[in-house]
Amino acid sequence: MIERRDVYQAIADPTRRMIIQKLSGGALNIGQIVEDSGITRQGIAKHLKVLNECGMITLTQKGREQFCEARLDQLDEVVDWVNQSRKLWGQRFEKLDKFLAETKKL
Amino acid sequence: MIERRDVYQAIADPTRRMIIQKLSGGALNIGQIVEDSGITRQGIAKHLKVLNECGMITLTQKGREQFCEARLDQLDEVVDWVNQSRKLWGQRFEKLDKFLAETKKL
DNA sequence: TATAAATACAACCATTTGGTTGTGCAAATT
DNA sequence: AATTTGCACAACCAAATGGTTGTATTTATA
Repeated sequence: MIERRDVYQAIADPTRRMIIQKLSGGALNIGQIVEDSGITRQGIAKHLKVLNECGMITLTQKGREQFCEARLDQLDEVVDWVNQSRKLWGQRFEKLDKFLAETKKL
Repeated sequence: MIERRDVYQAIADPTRRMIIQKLSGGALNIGQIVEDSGITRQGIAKHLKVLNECGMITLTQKGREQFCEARLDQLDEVVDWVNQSRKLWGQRFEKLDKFLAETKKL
């Protein structure tokens, strides 16, 4: 198994989606992200590491505090993929029916 | 760890995205999905099980063959989430600058 | 200076993931 | 009737995931 680090992986976990949502409003430090998250600072730190490796956040050291900014540009890729799939899907009609009709003939 | 079965999980894996893309064009049986996929039928079957549990596909038995149809409605949820995040993010400007200015004053 | 706060780093853990092979069975085909 | 085809089920595997605790280090603050 390969350690996949892409947008899809980034948003696959609900905790990471929560983090992204929080950061969408503006930069926060780790403590602020931990607040009301229900998981430990170390747990959050691991998710931030993943998000960083996915290029979804930028970390800025400021004294002893570390600020996280979201980088949401990559989410475009997800929307593009979804739209492409849905476009194809919209044109799929009657394919199953056609198949069923064909097998009925045999 | 909880076994998460949702759209985000469904599209997190590249093989599953490939399957969804193939199925977007219309229903296929397992053999057709396996073709050129580079992985075994059993491997594909496992992904189909996941996709089924996520509600992303519908399985139709037809003799000894099993046909898979994509159900892409749920992808709306992903797009909605992304748009919500991006909307917030679009309004985030100057928050980090403001913070940095404040700490500079202290 | 002593202490508290913010973080980093490592080890540990159970479960999940994403595959594989191997076996067996039902449905078509020859 | 024998064989092939399509699939289900189980066991196995290494690696990844999503957490935890425990310890050390650096930076502010009282």
